Amino acid sequence: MSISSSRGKSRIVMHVDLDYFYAQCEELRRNDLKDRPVVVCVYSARGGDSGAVSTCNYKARAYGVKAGMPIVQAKRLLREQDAVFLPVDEQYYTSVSDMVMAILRANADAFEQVSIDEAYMDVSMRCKDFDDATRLASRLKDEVRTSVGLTCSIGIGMNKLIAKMASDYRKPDGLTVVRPEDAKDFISRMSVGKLLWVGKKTEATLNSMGIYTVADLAKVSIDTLIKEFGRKMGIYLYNASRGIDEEPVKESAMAKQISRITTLKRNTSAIEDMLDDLNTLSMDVHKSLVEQGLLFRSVGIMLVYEDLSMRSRARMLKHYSNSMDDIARYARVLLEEALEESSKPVRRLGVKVSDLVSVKGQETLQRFM
DNA sequence: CTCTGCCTTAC
DNA sequence: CCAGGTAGGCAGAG
Repeated sequence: MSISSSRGKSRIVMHVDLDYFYAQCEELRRNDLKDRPVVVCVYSARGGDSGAVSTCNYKARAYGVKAGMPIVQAKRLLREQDAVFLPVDEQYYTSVSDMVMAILRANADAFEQVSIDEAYMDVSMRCKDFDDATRLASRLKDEVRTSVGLTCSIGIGMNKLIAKMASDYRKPDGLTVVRPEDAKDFISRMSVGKLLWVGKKTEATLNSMGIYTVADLAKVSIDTLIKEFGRKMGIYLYNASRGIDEEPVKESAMAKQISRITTLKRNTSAIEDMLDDLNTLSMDVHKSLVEQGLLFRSVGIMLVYEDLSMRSRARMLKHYSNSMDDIARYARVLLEEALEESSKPVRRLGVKVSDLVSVKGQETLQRFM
């Protein structure tokens, strides 16, 4: 059920984005990091500087460092710059995030946390118009700064799409308001790659069709878009190019899959070299499953070979289960099968459970029996 | 329709 | 020679 505003007019949606989140958290607990490039890294099991950049602050970005970049490359860009490289500390960031999210949630009619550093808020009922919402956003930025110590960027729009693109428009520490009457203009000027769900591949395809801006996109027929991108994406693009988005702000639903993936100490195609990791992964998945009170019916594995190509295998069980044994057993069988099929050395290994249902809950219980 | 495997996105 | 996790769509087989 969606919230309809008392005005009977458009919704008012905010998108809050915590700035360079992991790196800002690190600055928060160490004042000696101020004014220095800070790079938060995911180090792999390979040791040394093997791994990738997760996030970095704006001082590091000034030297060309970006998320996803190999750590070695970031170090090269920042050599002689008094930069700090830190490993991710998920626990700590989660605790900081929880504080912020609690503040936001308390100020929304409907709330949707999308990730550790992003949330949508529907404020249609508590704000009488966009000016009112702008004042609320200002207050929220103040409160997050004074009580947690972080800056964030907020976008306000008539739906989630506009709000999201608005928060992205000016950062860090931005506040962008796009009134309904301005939404079409705001979005039309953007290049298509700025649209939510339009990544590298989709952008390249659109460009090859001569489509570069959202205005270009809005001229394409829905049939063409569906033909080229499939039903779901085609309709999405057609609406998005017009600033239309009816998605309600709602609490995020139950997890649909739980997975863990790891990089092996060394590339190998021998199963004995993988069993320890496979077991650890199975245990991690199981732990998360139990914590969330869920049962699974499908077990899968994923392999990334040394040439970075990937392959996955999954199997459906006859009954729902929450047994660690089932995860580990089936994962092993699937791994054996995959190794028979290809002897390419494996670099990374993953385990996943899906087809999840809650242990409690009535509709679930019926399906379980 | 169900299941599998692959692809794309994004944080 | 570079992380890890999740979601969702789609195509093809059965």
